[in-house]
Order: sequence, then structure tokens, then C-alpha cells
Amino acid sequence: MNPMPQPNLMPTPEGQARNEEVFRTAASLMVQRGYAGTSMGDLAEAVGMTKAGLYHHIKSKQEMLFEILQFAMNVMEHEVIEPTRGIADPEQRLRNMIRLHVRVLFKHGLELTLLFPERRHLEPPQQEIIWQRVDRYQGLLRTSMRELAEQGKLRELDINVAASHILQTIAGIARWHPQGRGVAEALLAEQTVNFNLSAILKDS
Amino acid sequence: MNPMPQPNLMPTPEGQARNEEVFRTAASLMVQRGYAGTSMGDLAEAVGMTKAGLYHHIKSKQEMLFEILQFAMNVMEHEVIEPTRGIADPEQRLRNMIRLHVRVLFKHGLELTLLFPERRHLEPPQQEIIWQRVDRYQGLLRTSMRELAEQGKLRELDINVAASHILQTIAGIARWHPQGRGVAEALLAEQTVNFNLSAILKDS
DNA sequence: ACCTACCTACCGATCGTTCGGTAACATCCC
DNA sequence: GGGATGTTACCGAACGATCGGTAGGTAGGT
Repeated sequence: MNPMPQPNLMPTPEGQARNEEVFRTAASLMVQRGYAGTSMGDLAEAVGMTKAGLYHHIKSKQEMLFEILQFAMNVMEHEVIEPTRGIADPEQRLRNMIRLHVRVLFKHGLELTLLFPERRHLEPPQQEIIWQRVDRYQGLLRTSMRELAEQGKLRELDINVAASHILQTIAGIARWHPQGRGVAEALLAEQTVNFNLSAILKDS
Repeated sequence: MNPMPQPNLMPTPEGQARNEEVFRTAASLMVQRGYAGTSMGDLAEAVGMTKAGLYHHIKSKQEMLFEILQFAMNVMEHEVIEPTRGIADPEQRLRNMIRLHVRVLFKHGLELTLLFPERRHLEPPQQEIIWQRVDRYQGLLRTSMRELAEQGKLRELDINVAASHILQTIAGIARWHPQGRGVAEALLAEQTVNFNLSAILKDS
């Protein structure tokens, strides 16, 4: 076993595209079947190569999951957290966080919260890394709700419970409303934004 | 292979208790690790018998999952749907459905919605049976919201989307707030009821 | 000559499940 | 009372299949 295999130093454009396909297909299969329910044989068949061929693109199954979750968090940070952190009005910030989060789900097929429980298959240090990144996102939700409370706009509620409820409604979109199943993405985003903001705001 | 093995005709009280322990422990492990991530060896070790010993209590791993989901639906129907179906006021009906649902989660440790995705490991006819039972529950949610709409009390929203959001907030309780983790069960139930009803009602 | 992107063949380990068995207990008959 | 018979609740060993992964290799491109 190569203790510290290096990624390929000079991937070709085709190789890079194949690498991305491997990870995208892996994420998609693991959302449907779970991490342990998806074999490397399944993945190899889905991308049209052998199991051995996969190991040219990945270090291990577990490392692949870790990279998928890291990538998903990268997307969340770049496409949800960073664009909204600077919004001064906490209500607008929350609306935009939820709207952008739903869009990320559709754009990348990254059902992060559906893969999130699969974090249990990682080694503890990797689990901790992912947990901290997820918690930073939740922290922004909680901070925004605290600001709303300070403005007298928040209903009487437990902010931690509300934060988890908000994340669950978003997670549920990937499960209950897969792409192309009748409800438009924009409608779904707005329904989710309105559902959650009506739940937490006094005058709404 | 015995094509139609019969359950034991005359289990002893101790045997019956062991049988129930096998199923309870299996449900608990599968919530934590997933169906495919939980081996029969894991389960045997957890209940203190060999793998072969398990097969005295169960027909197969897959059949065991099916029975666990059936049992969970039985509990849902007896402890949530039946007690609330007869409530005339749709708002009170919804409040009680959500409250009782949360209580069932704590009482039975039945994180139904956390095990629900594991339905994919069943054979299609069994999947269909479970799906129909779950959909009946959702149907009561949708019916209640339609009645609220007829009374002019429902916000402008997509009832299907709202129904899935409501179920997701309940599902999230088992994930984010396991028993004994700081938030009291009664508080959690009321927070969840209020979150959801605030989300869907006009004047709240 | 060297590198990338694969492949075949194979490895040790684990999987779900069964086979053939045992210990303990209950029942029946002599 | 004791032996024979049957049942329940398990067990050790083993099975065929699949698992994640590697060794050694090849074709094609630079």
C-alpha cells in the first residue's frame, strides 16, 4: 500500500474531466444508495471503467467521501456564505442564505445534507473537520436570528431548534423534490424561504 | 433453503423478549450506521448472540428491515393518525399530529424518517407497501392544510412542499437532538409545532 | 524514454445465510 | 422416577458471493 500516494502531477484535460465525473457520479450514487450501499464496483460500472481504473483517480473510498464533503462545503462557503455574510439586514441575509442554498442543491446536485450523515464513515479527525465547517454555516443562521431577536422581530423560539428545522427543510428538498419532478426550482426556493421566514418572524 | 419458514409457533416469554430486543437493537444500529453499514455480525454482537442465533428470530436481514418499518408505521397509525383523525378543527388536528409525532419519536426511539430512506434496500413490492403507508400520513397533513385554506387561514403556499417541510423538521429532531442532548422533549415538541404552524398560518 | 489512464488478475477480509449440531426444558408413557 | 420424544433457543463451522484494494501490466500520447 502506497502510504502517501500523490495525486497525478500533470493530468490531461480529458483526465481531469474524467476525475470530476468520477466524483460527481460517486456523490450521486451515494445519495441514492448510501455510502456503504454503494460499492466501488457500482461506481466503476456507472462511470464506465474498472475498479482498478478508479484507483487512478482516488486514493480510497473513504478519502473520496471526504473530498466530496469538502467540495460540497467549499461550494456552500463560496456560493452561500460569502455572498450573504456581508448583507447588513439579518432578514435579507437569511432569505438569501436559504434561497442560495436551495439553488446550490439544484445547480451542483450536491445534496449535502443527504450525504452529511455519511460523515460517520470517515475517520474521527475528518469527521471533525466536516462538522466544524457545517457548524460555521449553522452559526451564521443562529447569528442572524439573534440579530432579528435584538430588533424585536423574532418570535419566541429556541434558536438552536429553529436552525436545525431550517436546515432540515432544505435537506428535504433533495429527498422529496428531486430535479425534474414537477415543482420548479425557483418556486421551491421561494416556498422554502417563505416557509422558514414565516416560521421565525413575528410580523409576516 | 426453507422457502416459507414459519415463525416459531410457541415462543417462550424469554424468547419473545429476546426477539423484541433483536428488532429494537437492529433499528437503533441502523439509524446510526445505515442498513448496509450495519452487519449481522454487528447486530449479533450488540444483542449478545451469534449470527446464526439471529436467524432463529428473523427470516432475513431485508425482511427484518421491512418488519421494523411496518412496526414503525403501525405505531404512527395507532399513536398519531388515529388519535387525531377525528379532530374537527384542522389547526388543532395539525398541532396534535406534529406534537404526537415528536412524542412517538422519543417514546419508541423510532426515528422513522431517519430509517425511511433505507426503504430502498427492500424489494419493490415491500417498498410500495411502506410508501403507501407513509403517503397516507402525508395525505392527512395535506387534507388538513386544504381545510385551513378553505377557511382562509392558510398562507399562500404549495401544500405539497409545505407537507414535506413539516415532515423534515420532525425528521431532523432525531438527527440534531438525540435523547438526552440538552433540549427537553416537551420543549422540542412545542417548538416544532409552533415553527410549523407559524410557517403555514396567516395570523400567527 | 516517460507519463497518463486505464486494464486483468488477484488478494485477504467480510458479507448474509445455512447446515448440522447441542443444551435445556416440557411432555408423555411405562 | 426415569426414559423417550419433541421443541425452543441458541452455537460453531462453513458456504458462495462480494467487498475494497493492489500488483503488474498495456496502449497511446508527448
